[in-house]
Amino acid sequence: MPPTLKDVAERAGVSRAAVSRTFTVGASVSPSMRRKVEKAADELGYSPNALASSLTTGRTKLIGLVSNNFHNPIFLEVFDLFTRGLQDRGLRPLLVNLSNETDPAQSIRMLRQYSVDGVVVASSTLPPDFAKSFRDAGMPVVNSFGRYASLPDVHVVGVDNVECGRMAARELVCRGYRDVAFLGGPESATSTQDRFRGFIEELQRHPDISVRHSFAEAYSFNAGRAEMLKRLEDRPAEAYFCGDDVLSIGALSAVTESGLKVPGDIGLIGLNDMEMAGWENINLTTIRQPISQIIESSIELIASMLEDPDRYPEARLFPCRVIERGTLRPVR
Amino acid sequence: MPPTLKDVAERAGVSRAAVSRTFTVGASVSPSMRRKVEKAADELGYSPNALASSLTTGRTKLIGLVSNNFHNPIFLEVFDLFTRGLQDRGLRPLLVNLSNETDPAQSIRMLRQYSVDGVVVASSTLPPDFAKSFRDAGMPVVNSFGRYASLPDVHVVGVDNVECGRMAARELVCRGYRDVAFLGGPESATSTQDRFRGFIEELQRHPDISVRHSFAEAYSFNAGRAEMLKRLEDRPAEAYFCGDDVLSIGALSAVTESGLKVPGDIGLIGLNDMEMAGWENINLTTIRQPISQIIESSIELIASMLEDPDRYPEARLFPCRVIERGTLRPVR
DNA sequence: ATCTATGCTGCAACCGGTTGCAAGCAATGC
DNA sequence: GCATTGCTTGCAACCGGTTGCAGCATAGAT
Repeated sequence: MPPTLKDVAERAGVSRAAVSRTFTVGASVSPSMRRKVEKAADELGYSPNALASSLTTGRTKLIGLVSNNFHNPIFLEVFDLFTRGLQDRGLRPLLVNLSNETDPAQSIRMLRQYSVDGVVVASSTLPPDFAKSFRDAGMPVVNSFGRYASLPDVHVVGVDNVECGRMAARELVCRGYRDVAFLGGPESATSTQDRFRGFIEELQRHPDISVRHSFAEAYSFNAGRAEMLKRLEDRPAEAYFCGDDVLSIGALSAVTESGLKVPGDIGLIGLNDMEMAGWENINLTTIRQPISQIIESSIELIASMLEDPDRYPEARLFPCRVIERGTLRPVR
Repeated sequence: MPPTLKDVAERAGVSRAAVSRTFTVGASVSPSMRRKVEKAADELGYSPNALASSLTTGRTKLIGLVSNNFHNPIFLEVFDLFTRGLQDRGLRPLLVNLSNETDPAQSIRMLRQYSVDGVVVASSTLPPDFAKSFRDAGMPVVNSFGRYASLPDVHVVGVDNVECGRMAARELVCRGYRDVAFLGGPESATSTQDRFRGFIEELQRHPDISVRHSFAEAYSFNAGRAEMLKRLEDRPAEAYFCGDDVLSIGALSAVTESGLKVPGDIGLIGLNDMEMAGWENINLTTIRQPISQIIESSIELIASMLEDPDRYPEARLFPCRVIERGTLRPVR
């Protein structure tokens, strides 16, 4: 049994309130009292029970970190940055793995049981109103990597996926590809929808360029590979914009396995710039999403919502940029 | 403000104790009482506050999940399995990211503040007595992926890394390699030490085979690649046992980049069988560590320690096996 | 009808802290 | 010397639940 407030109070010969106050910043305690209490606390190895204090303060410093992307390696980076960033601010991540659950009710109940102070929904594949239902349950929410337009009532931090789609299109156009395609993630993912929309939109300005599209079943290597293998059965496009790096890497594997060369026979451009994209045996040309800025900003936002829960919702969008490597032919 | 026990009690016209009991399994409540309470609870959307109840029961159902491996993609799988497995048993993972912290004191204080019921230390690179210090602080601990021999006082679930080293050695021997090497992770990691020991031990039975070794700075792609690039400057060995798949993949990148062929010029065998090892453009021969069994067993063990905290410490070791792919030449 | 065993229920204390309030005290101003 | 001010401290109630104990009602046994 760890020592409690009462143990410290008795040992120091003071009231329990005095002990509580020496561990509360901003409370009024005399230097001599503080010394006495700290001495007793040190001797006993006391540290205050955060859960007990949360009962009266209403603050647990627990942040629900909700995600369903446990198969895209980029999310290891995401978890690393989130957990480090949160604990640097004295907050604690309580992880919720949705796997293939899409109903938020269960998660809401659970997060409420643990009285989390706020929730970060980190996913680009969840349905649009998922994050909103946490807000409706009265919890501060930030939706990281979510869609910004259709959810004006929830804070969103991420990128403009429509613009990313345009960017990819421009990149293919200026390299002289005349027969291009979008190989997206699951059609239900808002990120795929938006990237697709931007891609098409930009290419409509070039009626001479032929465009097609298809969707992989998930944001995963195997799904990207399987989808590309199907495309290769018939006459494939000259270049593919894949909705995510992990899809691109799967597609790359399919292309090279079938004896074709990248970028000689088929060009590829991804999105994310995950660590692996820079590995020499992959060397993927891609659009970098500024992950660490997005996460830093998400944390800052959720932290500020703990002060002001009714903070007016905002969308924070970070610009992406093309990282040129070896899977597209050079600009003409 | 979510509704409380008192709100439900007032609405149902019963005592607070009655409400508490209807939400406690095994408590004595009549069917009619249960109906009344459940009706009121439903109407208010009540669910019990787990933190408040933990005060009296001494149980939070919070499990600290401590790790420092946030750069090895295999750990995304590990987190996926841990979080799913824990929540399937009604437990909640509280993630602690050690990054480059090696002193457990800070983590202990934090986990104690949140009164976690138990701790899972999931790492193969932490110093041997790291997990032990949690136990010394009075918390149930399971060390997943840890070393089994030197820590008889803490539960360990993992593999016999010495045997893995032997296994790799045998695999190289039976393929006729006469000049082999170990390319390990950081020399301080117990997993690397043990794999190295087994590797050497087995090869001592073959005095005609030459053996060398070196260590990468981390279990990461870049470290493996950098280390292999150094080896390639001089006369490299015929085949390398890399202490981890992600190292192998880095090494593979270095080898192919330098114009050599795998397995024609240099053979490689890894360890883990991470998802990526099976990707067609990598196709790594490796030793599979049964991750999901290890994690399932770890969870079962920590759950049972919640019942019996003084459970006699045990080591649970799972056999590994070779997954033959394309980075070693065929058996002669 | 009486007695006993059993099952339900409420009372009240408690878990480990926090905090409004009032009292105690010393320093300051006049 | 006395009133005022401001800081420090303890008391006691409270946060949202749990639980030992005792009282009550009911069913079953005799």
